[in-house]
Parts: sequence; C-alpha cells; structure tokens
Amino acid sequence: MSTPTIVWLRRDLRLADQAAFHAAARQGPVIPVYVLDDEVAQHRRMGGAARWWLHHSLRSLDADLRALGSRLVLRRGRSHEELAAIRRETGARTVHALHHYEPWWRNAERAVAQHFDLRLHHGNYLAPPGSITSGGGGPYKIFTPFWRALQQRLPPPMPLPAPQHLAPPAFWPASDPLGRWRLLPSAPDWAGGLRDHWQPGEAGAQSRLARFVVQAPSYEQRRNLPSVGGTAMLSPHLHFGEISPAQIWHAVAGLGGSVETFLGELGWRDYAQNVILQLPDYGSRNGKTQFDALPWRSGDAAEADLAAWQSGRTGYPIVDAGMRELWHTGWMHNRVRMIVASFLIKHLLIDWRRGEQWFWDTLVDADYAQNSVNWQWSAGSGIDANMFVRIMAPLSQSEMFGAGDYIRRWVPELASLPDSQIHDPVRRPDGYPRPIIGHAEGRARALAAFAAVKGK
DNA sequence: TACATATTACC
DNA sequence: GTAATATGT
Repeated sequence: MSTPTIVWLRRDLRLADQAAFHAAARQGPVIPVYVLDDEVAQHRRMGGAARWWLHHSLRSLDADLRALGSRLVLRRGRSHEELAAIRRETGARTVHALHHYEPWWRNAERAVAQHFDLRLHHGNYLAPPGSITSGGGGPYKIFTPFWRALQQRLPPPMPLPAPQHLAPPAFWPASDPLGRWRLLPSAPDWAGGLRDHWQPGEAGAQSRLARFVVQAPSYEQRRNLPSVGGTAMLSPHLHFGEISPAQIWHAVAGLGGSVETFLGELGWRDYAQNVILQLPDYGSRNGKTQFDALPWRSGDAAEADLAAWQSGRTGYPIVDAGMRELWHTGWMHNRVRMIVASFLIKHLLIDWRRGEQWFWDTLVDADYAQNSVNWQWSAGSGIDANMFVRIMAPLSQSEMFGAGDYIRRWVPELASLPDSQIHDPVRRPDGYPRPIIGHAEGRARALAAFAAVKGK
C-alpha cells in the first residue's frame, strides 16, 4: 500500500471544488484532518455561534467522507504538532491544504512546512489574494478600482468535481470524538434559533444557493429590504468553505437582471481579504492612525449603552430588531448590520472594536477579514478613502427600506403598531424602552468627536 | 522613463 | 481628503 497523503482542512469544509482533495485523491490513500487550533496565542478564538456551526459542519463533512469510503480525523492542539504526530503514526509526508490569510496561519503554515511537503492550493476566493495589484504595483486600498481589476481576471476557473472515491490509509490515526470538543452550548441551550434557520454543511450550502439562483436577477430591488430578505444568506457557508465563490459565480453569472450587483458582493469578500493581507492587524488597529485619538466613550454609562445595544433594547426599533435577529439566528440582514454599526459608533460613540467583538462572538458567519473591514468602513477609520462622517439616521433608514414587518417579527412588543408608528412609536408599549439617546443629540456629539480627528 | 499635475471617483 | 489613473513635461 502506498504512503498516504494528508488533506489539512480549515475553512474549506467541502468536497466539490476543493483543490486539496482533488490533488490528494490522485496520489493514493488520503487522510482528511481537521485540527481545532484556535487556543494558541495570536489565533483568535472562534466565537460561540461559529463553534456551533463548526460542530455541525464537521459532522456533515464526516458523513460525506464516509460515503466515499473515507472519514474525518479530528485533533485538537497546535496544527503542526498534531500533523507531525499523524506523520509518525502513518508515515504521511505530504500535506495538501487551501490557502488561508488570517494572520495567525502564517506561523502555523511555516511550522507545518518544516515537517512536510506542504502544498497550498487556491480556491476560496475569486482570485488569489495578493495577486491583484494597482498600476503602481502595490495593493489596492479602495474597493472600486480593486473590483475593476479583479473583473479582468474573471471568470474564475470552472469548479473541480468532488472526488468519487477516497482511498483510505492502511490504518486510521486516532481521532477525537467530536462531542468532547464541546463546541455546542451547554445549559442554557441558546442554539434553538440557529437550528431553525440553518443547515451547516455542503448540502445545506448547495440548497441555499439553489434557492437564491431563481431570485438573483431581482437582487438589486430586494437586497436592501430586511422584511423581504432578498440576500443570498450564503455568508456562513462561504466562511466555512462549504461552498466556493467560483461555484457561486458559475451558478449565477449570466442570469441577467442585477446579478452583477450580487457579484460585486462576492468581490467585496475578495477585497476584504486583500486588505488584511496588507494590514494583518486590521481587526484591532485603525487603518487611519489619527482615529487613535478619537474620544470614544467609556465608563459605566457607555457600558450600559453597549449592553442595551447588544440585547436589542436601545429604543430604536430597527436597531433592536437587528440585534435580536443576530442573537436569535446568528445572522443579521446586511442593511441592518450597517444601521446597527453606525448607531453604536456614532450615536453611542462606542469604539468600533467593541461592536466587532460582539459580532465576532454572535455571528455564524464571523470572518476576520469581513468583520474587520466592514466595521472599519462603518467607523470611517479604514484605509479606504472616506470624505464625510457618515451618520445613518436609523428612523429614516427604517422607513426608506420598509422595515415594518421585520420589526414586527423581531420586536414582538411592537407587533400591533401600524406602519405609521412602528419605526418611531410615540407611545411606547409596556416593556419597550424609550430611545437611549436622541438622534439629533447623538448626531451632534458624533460630529464633534469625529471633527476632532478629521483633517489630520 | 521618471516625476509632477489634473482628473475622477469614493460599494 | 485621498487613492488611482490619465495626462503632461
């Protein structure tokens, strides 16, 4: 029997269009390995919602592998140590994996490469991050020119087929029982809403894509209406790599209508990855250093406001609906994400990193690049040019995007109010709070604080 | 071919 | 305001 090859899985938990599986399957026996490696220094520990998703995604991948005559080996610890142990157990000398760009993988990959012939493949982005450079040869800072340049590289390669069979090794290395990792919440079980809304795994990703394909041509008209829900809801599947952007691209490109707008969102995902590649600390450091001087609020009053925001009790119906949707389902509509982020940063004048941390813990799609880039975009602290202090008015956004039914769904205290009242109720039903800050007051405070750091 | 300056746009 | 490019010297 020939020497087995390791497929080292990270956020690429799929069989189709998975270049590491594709390459390894042709070399003989394959050992698929997932190492839970987020407890080491520098590695951001996954949040609670993401851990719930990971549990189910790993179980799904293991079932899919067993149907091919294989299985998933689970190990916990430092990636290079666990892989080296498997090498000693099985004699494997080659590791196939996909490229990942979170800063903590740099050291891990270097260490793995000391023990193995490490073959890294592309395939989790439309184009390899770092490969799109501006006329001056440097990385892009602004989305639009980046996207124009990326489009020159499209279409992405045709998706690779899933392997039909994966030869098992002569014997399997030890594998942890998934349950021992305790990725699921113990009491209280807060995951009921997640179970109702999501099907983690490759099959769930494909069915979500199939549902979206028929709606993709009307994406433009529907995507900003939280009551309608015209977005693809593929973000957690993409984050865990249960589906590739190339698969999505080839499923929707050419359908007409506003598909181009949707593809721009896939482009934004590539863009964010390119930003953290040039600035690995983007999740904790302002892109523009003058924002380091911004007088964010702190202390008991700010902490109380943060808690009200987190629990959906700000007294702004659209903000509260979004925050409760997040808590219940692990996801929030994109338009509402922008509104709640603006509210925290501008109206409450709370550091964007606090919001980023909350999203990191509660979103099933929590992604280092996306979360960092999007929060810095909301704060205006990022490297992308940004002329004014953008302060979204929650009430007019709520009206403009017809959020009435969305609010009724997530803020049941307000369910009986008519459209004329629901965005800004004059009489607050029992138990629904008054606004924790007035719009004009919050706006003025934010303008003063941001003016202090603008213009150098 | 370098470098300055004008133009355009900023999900 | 400033990134990126087009245009000028």
